[in-house]
Formats: sequence, structure tokens, C-alpha cells
Amino acid sequence: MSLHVSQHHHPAEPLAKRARRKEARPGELLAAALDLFVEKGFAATRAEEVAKRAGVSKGTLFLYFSSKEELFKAVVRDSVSGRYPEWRSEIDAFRGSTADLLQHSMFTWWARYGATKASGISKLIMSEASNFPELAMFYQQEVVEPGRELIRRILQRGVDSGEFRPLDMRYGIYTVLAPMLFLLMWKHSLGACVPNNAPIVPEDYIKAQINTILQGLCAAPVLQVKKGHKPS
Amino acid sequence: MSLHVSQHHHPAEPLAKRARRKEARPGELLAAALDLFVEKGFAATRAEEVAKRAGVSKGTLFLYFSSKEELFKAVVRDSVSGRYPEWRSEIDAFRGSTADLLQHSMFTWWARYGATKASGISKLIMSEASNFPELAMFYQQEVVEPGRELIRRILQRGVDSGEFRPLDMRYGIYTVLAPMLFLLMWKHSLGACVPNNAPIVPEDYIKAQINTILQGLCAAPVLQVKKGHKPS
DNA sequence: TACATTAATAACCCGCCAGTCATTAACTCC
DNA sequence: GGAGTTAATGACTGGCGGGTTATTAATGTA
Repeated sequence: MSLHVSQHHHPAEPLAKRARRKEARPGELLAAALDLFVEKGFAATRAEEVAKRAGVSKGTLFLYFSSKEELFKAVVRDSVSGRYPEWRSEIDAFRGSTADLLQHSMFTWWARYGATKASGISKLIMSEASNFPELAMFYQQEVVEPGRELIRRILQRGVDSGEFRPLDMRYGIYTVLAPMLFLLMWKHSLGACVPNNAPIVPEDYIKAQINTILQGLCAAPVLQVKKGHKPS
Repeated sequence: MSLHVSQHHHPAEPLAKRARRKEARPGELLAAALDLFVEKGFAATRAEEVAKRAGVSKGTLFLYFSSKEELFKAVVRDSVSGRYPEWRSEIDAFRGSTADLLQHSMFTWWARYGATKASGISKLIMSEASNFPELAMFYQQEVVEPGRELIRRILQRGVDSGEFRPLDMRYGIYTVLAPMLFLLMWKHSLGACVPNNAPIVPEDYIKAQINTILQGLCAAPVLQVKKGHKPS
């Protein structure tokens, strides 16, 4: 959430019914919209309900966002695609093996995105893409492509350094993308509503995936025993 | 599709406008509903369109199914058919390495399920699970659990024979499940509606995944996830 | 206090769609 | 053929919800 959302009033001066707060409205509306979109999906979320949760009337919502779709796009920009620059520079600044970088990136992505409310946006897009092709395309450009690029960057680093075997990047990226997006989908669908005797613990799941991925990506076994790492 | 859907009329006696075909209607309606639910999702599918595709009026639809939601449940029950017994005996009868078995199973699953219309039901369930918790639970018991069991069976065979390293089965199965379900989801969401310069070719995707998975599962020195990693 | 500006509102409009019901016509049996 | 039964219809309704607009009131200026 890049916009400031919580400029709460001082309790001494209780909220006037029609307070004029032009600066604070967009952020509050975005926060309310994120909550509701994630909770109920795009189509099922009512504009009036978003307004209500932001403490505002429906008319005010359309004063700041020209349509429900535009509101959604703004939510995506605000809560998802705005983070890429930071991640990319972190990746570029990383000192250490690519195995460590990959591992660090996957845990960090989960902690900062997958485990948060914002990740519901990705699930929502996967669910409703076919009904809202424009939104899907917007998401593809704003989120999917940059994300692919980051993964490609990491894997290429490993291939270049000889840590990883040569990879067809068109499909190599899915080695990382698929397990992570599956976890995200699962968390927001069956994992959320089915009482399960063997629930997925995200950190354990990621650990297991990394074990397999790293062994699967690395160059010939004899090369993968690096100083500081013990072959189990 | 357990109900017979295609009792086509003899072309000589062309379809009367108001033919009375009480037996055939439910199956035809379920087939039409499956098509449309898979294509457009639950909320976006119009009752009248289902009726139209089944060659019937909207009133007739509600004559056989008391509401749209009941229709949806009936579709899921009807389409979730028991392919598991067949697959399980194929697995048990397989002669050859577990690597080959795994590879064969993944390709076969895609060809017989993932690539067919029926796979849209899985996507539908993942998408609508939160709106229909009871359906999600039904699906979990009828489809997810047996599927997990089959994968566990294959992996255990590899571990027992020494081909695979020892695995924590609670998470090991996702090494196989996650890439396949991701492919299924992708095919039915972004992959279906976003013109993409690098589309996923399922067979190539599966091939790449198998390469990584097999190297990742096989018994060999392993790069371990560092203990005590803390997500930021 | 008077006036101008504009943030915010609430009532309103209108198209869409799940579900209903009185009517129609296809089939059965004598 | 005629009478009774019921599958099928399509016009209708009622509510919902995205988006608009005339009106109201908060703020700024003097």
C-alpha cells in the first residue's frame, strides 16, 4: 500500500458526516477495495460496499475512480506492481551463491507478498481472467511479465556462473513460478475453506520445493558440492 | 458425463419445436452447463444461455433444476467421474523404472484429463471454492484426496526401490502436483485469454518439469536448504 | 457576513437477469 | 377423435447494482 491510508482523525474532533478530505480518500478507497476484492472477487464486490467501508458514499467513489475496472487497476498498481523496482535492486545487490539467492527470493516473496492480503489479487485474476480480458491483459503486462523477467534474471545468473545447468528459459522459469503460484492459489481456494488434516505449512512447503528445485537445476552432482556446503 | 447426452434425433424426423423429451433434458442441460461454466465461470453464466445451448427455454431449465446453484452442483457431481480406479491399476501394473512411471503418468494425466474440457471443473472449483464451501469440501474428498494418494503411491515406489531419495511425503507430492495443477490453472485463465508471444506448450512444459523433478528427486548428494532461514 | 468554490451526498436511472406463471401444445389412453 | 395429463414455453417481475446528477454543505476569501 503505497498511499497513506490511515490519517485517522484526532478522537477529540469526531468525524464530521461530510468531512472534506480530498487527499485521504483515494488511499482509503484503495484499501477498502483491496479488502473486498480479495474477499469476494471482482464481479461479486459491490461498488457501494467499497464506498461504505471507506466511510464514504458511492458517488464519492466514482468521483475518484471513473469505473469499477479503473478502481481495480489502481488497486493492482498500488499493491502489486509497485514493488518490482525494490525487488529487482535487491536481487542485483545480492552477494552470494545463486542457490542462496533463489532460496532467499522465494522465502522473501512469500513473506512480503504471498502471505499478505495483496496476494489475493493474483488468485482473483486467475479466477476471473476469462470474464475480464482487459483486466487480465493489464495484469499480464504489469505483473506477470515483470515477474517472469525477475525469475529469468535469477536463473540466468546461476547458468552464467556455472552453478546451474543450461536451461531453456521459456520453461525453466516455471520451475520456480509454478510451485509458488500453486501455493498462492491453494491458500486462497481449497486451503482456505476446507478443514484439512494435512494442511500446507507454507514455509515447509517452500523448503521442500527448494530442495527439489535446487537439486534439479544444479549442474552435475560432482560440481554442486561447494565449499561451505556439506553433501547431506 | 455419466448421463447420456446425445440421443440425437434421426435426421429424417427433424426436431419439433416443443418436443417432449423428459428423459434427455437433464443430461443435455448438464452438458450445456458444463460447457458454459467452464468457459465463463459460475456467476457470469446466464441461465438462459445454458437453456439455449441445450435447445430449450429458460423455463424448462428451472423445471429440472430448482436454481442455478443446484444446477452447478449437479454439473460437478456429474462430471467428477471415477477415473481413479483405472489409473490406479495402471500404475500398479507398470513394469519399468519409477522415473519412467512418473513421466508416463504425468503425460497420461494431461492427455486424458488436463487437456480435456473436464479439467475446467478443477479450475472452476479452485476459483469458486470460497463461494461454495460445501462443494469445495465435496471436491476435496472425491478428487483431491484420491489424487494425492496416487502420487504418494508412485513416489513411495521410487523411494522403496532406492531410485528416489527419502521424501517427506506430506510435501513431496506437491513436487508433482503443483506443476501439473499450475499448468491446468494457467490453461484456463491467463493462458486462455491473453495473446502471448511465449505461450506454454503443455507437452514441452511437462517435459521441462520432468527433467527438473527427476533430477531433483533422484538419490544423489543434495544441496540443503539452510537451517534456520528467516523470511524477512 | 457575504460570496465563490468544490467535496460529498442521496436520490435517481436504466439495463440486466434469476426465477415465476398463465398459457400452449405434445403425448396417452380409450 | 376427444379428453386428460403434463412437458414446454415466453412474457413478465422484482430486485440488484453500475454509473449519473442535482443538490447540499464545508472551506476559503474578503
